[in-house]
Amino acid sequence: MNLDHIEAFVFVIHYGSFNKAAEALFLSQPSVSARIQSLERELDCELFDRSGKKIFLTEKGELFLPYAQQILQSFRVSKQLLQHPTALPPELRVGSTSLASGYLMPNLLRAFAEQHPEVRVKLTTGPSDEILAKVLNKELDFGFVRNLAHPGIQSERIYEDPIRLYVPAGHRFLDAASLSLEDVASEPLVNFECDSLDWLRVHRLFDRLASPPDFAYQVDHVEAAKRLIVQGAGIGFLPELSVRHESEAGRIFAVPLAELAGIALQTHLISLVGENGAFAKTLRELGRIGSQSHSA
DNA sequence: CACGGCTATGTTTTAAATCA
DNA sequence: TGATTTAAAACATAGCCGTG
Repeated sequence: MNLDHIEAFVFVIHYGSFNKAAEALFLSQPSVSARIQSLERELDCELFDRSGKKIFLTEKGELFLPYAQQILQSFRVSKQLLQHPTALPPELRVGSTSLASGYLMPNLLRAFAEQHPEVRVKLTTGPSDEILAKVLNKELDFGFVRNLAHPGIQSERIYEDPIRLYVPAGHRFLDAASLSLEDVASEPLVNFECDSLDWLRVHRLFDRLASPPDFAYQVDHVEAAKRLIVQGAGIGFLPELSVRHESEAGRIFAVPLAELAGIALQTHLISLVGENGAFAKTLRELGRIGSQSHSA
């Protein structure tokens, strides 16, 4: 068994097929098969379930994966150490959801860099599930994701971003004394889609209305939703952090809606249990401070 | 030092199985 | 049926090592 075997194993999982892994490794498919078989012989167990058209990891394969990642990572780091003994920048690999990457990470990572100038930071954006999987596989050290639970993962709420109703400048709601859900449903809505449970609560608000609201736009990109609202295409619900600049510049306004009280997007910091304690502390503190300075 | 055998690992080709 | 994967056969290449 050698590193090539382990590399082949990791590549096959990453690309989801023997063929694609072979292509990526500049090898033929039989060679990849041979490497995997060699590894399976050495470990004395099946790593892949090859019964179907798609391949899956067996239970033991799942167990082996994080160690395989670790072995490759260790080798890369040690090789770097031998070749460039002076320059060994520790790397912090952070994953986060698209919203957090756009509006929380820039400030947080810069503040982190001030405290740890020697650490290089790598930010990866993706859905919460994907980030979780990468943290479990040791492809990432930390994740900023929506609330989720998993054995082997420690999770802590970092901050809450209240969801508010936003309208463009000059909108009639700005003069209204108080708003009802019926008022909101009578306006064209820019509906920002988000796979968060908190977001579902916003949509539930309209369930009990007699006439459904007019979702003029369904948008899965928060910047697009924001600009539609700024341009007067409609009104919509957005997380506060995402419209901070436009709000300060007077291009978009939050209007109070009693039903939204307590509805907020939660961002949690996750990491493997018992790992990266020192960095976790800093990130946790920065996350708190970051969220406070935003609302100020 | 040159040679040949052994071994590991690679490629191509071919065949067979499985699934949508 | 077509796409995909596993597996095996036949051959090439490179490194190691003992021998003359």
